[in-house]
Amino acid sequence: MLSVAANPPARHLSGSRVAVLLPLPLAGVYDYRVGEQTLADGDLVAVPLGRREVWGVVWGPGSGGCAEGKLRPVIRRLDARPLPDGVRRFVDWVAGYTLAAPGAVLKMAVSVPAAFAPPRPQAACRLAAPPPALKLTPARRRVLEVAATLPPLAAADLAREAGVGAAVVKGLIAAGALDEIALPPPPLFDPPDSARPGPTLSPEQARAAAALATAVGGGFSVAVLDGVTGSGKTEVYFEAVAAALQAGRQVLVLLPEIALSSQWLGRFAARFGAAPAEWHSELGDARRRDTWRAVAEGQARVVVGARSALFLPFPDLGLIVVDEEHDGAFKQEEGVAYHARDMAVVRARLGGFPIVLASATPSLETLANVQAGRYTRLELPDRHAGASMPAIAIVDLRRTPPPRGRFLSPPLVRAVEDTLAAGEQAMLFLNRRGYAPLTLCRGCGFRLQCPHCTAWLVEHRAHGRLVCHHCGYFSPLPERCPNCEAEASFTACGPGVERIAEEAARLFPAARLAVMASDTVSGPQAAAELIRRVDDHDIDLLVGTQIVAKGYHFPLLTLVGVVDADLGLEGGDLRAGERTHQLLSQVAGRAGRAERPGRVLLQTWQPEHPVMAALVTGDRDTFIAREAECRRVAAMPPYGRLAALVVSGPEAPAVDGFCRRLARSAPVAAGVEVLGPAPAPMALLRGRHRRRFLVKAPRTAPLQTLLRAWLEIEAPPAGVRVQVDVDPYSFF
DNA sequence: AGCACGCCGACT
DNA sequence: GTCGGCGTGCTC
Repeated sequence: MLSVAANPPARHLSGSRVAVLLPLPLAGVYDYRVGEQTLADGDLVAVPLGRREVWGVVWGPGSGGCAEGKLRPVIRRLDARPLPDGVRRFVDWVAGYTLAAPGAVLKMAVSVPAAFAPPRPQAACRLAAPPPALKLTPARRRVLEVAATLPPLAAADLAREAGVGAAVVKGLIAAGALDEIALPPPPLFDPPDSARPGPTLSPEQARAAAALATAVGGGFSVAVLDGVTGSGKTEVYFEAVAAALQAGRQVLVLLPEIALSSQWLGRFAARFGAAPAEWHSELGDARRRDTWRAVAEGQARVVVGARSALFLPFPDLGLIVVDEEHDGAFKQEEGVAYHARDMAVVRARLGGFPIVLASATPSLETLANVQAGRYTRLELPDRHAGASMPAIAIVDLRRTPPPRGRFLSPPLVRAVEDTLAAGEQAMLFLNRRGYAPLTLCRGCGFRLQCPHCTAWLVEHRAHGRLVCHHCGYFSPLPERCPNCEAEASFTACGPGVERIAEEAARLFPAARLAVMASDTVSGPQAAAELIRRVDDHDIDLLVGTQIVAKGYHFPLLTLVGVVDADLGLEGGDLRAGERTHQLLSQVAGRAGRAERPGRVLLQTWQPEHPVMAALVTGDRDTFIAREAECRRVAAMPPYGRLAALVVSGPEAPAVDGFCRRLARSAPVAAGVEVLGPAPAPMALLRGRHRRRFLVKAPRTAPLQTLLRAWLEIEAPPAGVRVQVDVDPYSFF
């Protein structure tokens, strides 16, 4: 087994000072006095803070930034594995990069309620020396016979094995015929079996898999697994996972939306004969705690998770795979703003192990790193098992528009009819939840808006209400217009998936139809159930938002209709073109993944747009090269760096006043531009007025240092907050 | 993040 | 006259 173990953690003797990082949004570490017990870096400790007791992590020798008289002693060392060195360095690095408080980052790494409470010991019953005056009934005799032959069992299991009630076992324990002993808790996760034979790989797959397996033997490296949808990327990186497991290392696989990845879990189990540990926001408290511990103790060998899994306390991580690395879901916008893909690369670099970035449509950032020679690209140009790429065609809405008040054009309707008639499945994709994105009054043109946000209320007819997609506000559809008092005057403007489903139900009455959106499938089980129904051909026509775009594989699905291909291109977003291309490629990839060829129809008002042209010709590289050139000329990411500063508060004047003062003290440095303040794209969000600065800097500029110095000049007034987002991703 | 201390309205 | 609203400020 390859060991990368660093020096043993520094020890802190009784009476000395230690720095402790607390899981609070404080600027730095707090110093404490070491008590009787010697401590080491990474130890979890309970310390006094004000009049309460909090946990923290020993972060090094005392910083000295506190008067001797204020120093208080550490209460005790907690019974938990120390936080590994790699995790501590990672926390510091992320805090430094994102300008977040280190304690806020630590909280993400140790966000587990009662994680340090020792696990509940399992009591098991063992045969004791028979007490002299034991009354032996037939039931008791059976229990004693079973206890003599089987290893110690929990009381309930022993009773079941012997076919008696729980009271019998209880009686025997009370009588002294059985002893109760503590049993170590059973392992939570079966070890994946890396020795199981993998599937037969195509020559290209085998070549890429071999390259990855070789990388697993070395130190830090970044491999980009670049293969069209259906080219078998997962099978290829599974070989890297197997290699890391064989080397005795832990593995982390990051997926953009783990809650919806039932098919991925199935493939993993088929390859490795066991389920991986899962980590995502929908885990229950008990499961979350157990999983955290199993990772910390090295018992969980493979973890598949959402972005937050990056902060788990792996003691021996040896490989990270970021699947669908281009996906925007890896960017966390709230709280500590970080991009999990980028931070994963940092985690791998700090840990000295390889990382694999997989995608059919790698991000411009990743491709720029390939071009610069920092990352190695492995290409999988073909679909495996003989499947061909779907044929992508345009439906020009200017020439063949849908009838008035409808959204499916005649060519798309015909294509769906043909597909259903052939006994195959079709999917209609529209990246918009609800019935209609805008509701207005026919009488006066009044538009229903969220009271807390700069956003229209979206009608969700299924739930009979209007919903704000930004803050969650909802209300019933009002009886009369709040502006002109007209009754029943509201009309829906534009389509959402519900409205498309309504139209489809009318057009294809015989089709079994399902809607899939994040608000219609509640949680992983519901999603898995829906996926299963599509797999079993219980559903003919699936209408969905972008959650249908993610890595599913339905053999009978041969037609994908994109209802509004132009949707993502609106708004002056830096990445609008790139993201639309990625999303539509991804959706298109759902069509025809088995031996049946697939086709894709894109409804668009701008067929000549470079995104549409690239999708139709399949010439991704030319499109990306053009997009990259635009960014290079504008010195935008990945060729320049951006940071967004959002100043927000409940009172607009206070926000604006502070913005003016910030603007006056804006950093001045070569090549650094400060744009703003301007109303943020959501000028009012959750009742807070928002203004935004954009800081544009050359790649080589010390962006964090400049920002930190700028923000230290003056503290915001009461109620006003400044949120920093280094490398902002979306501009909303 | 808690949990204090602190200064203004409706109760016994 | 007190109980309590939650606004600012500190915690090694």
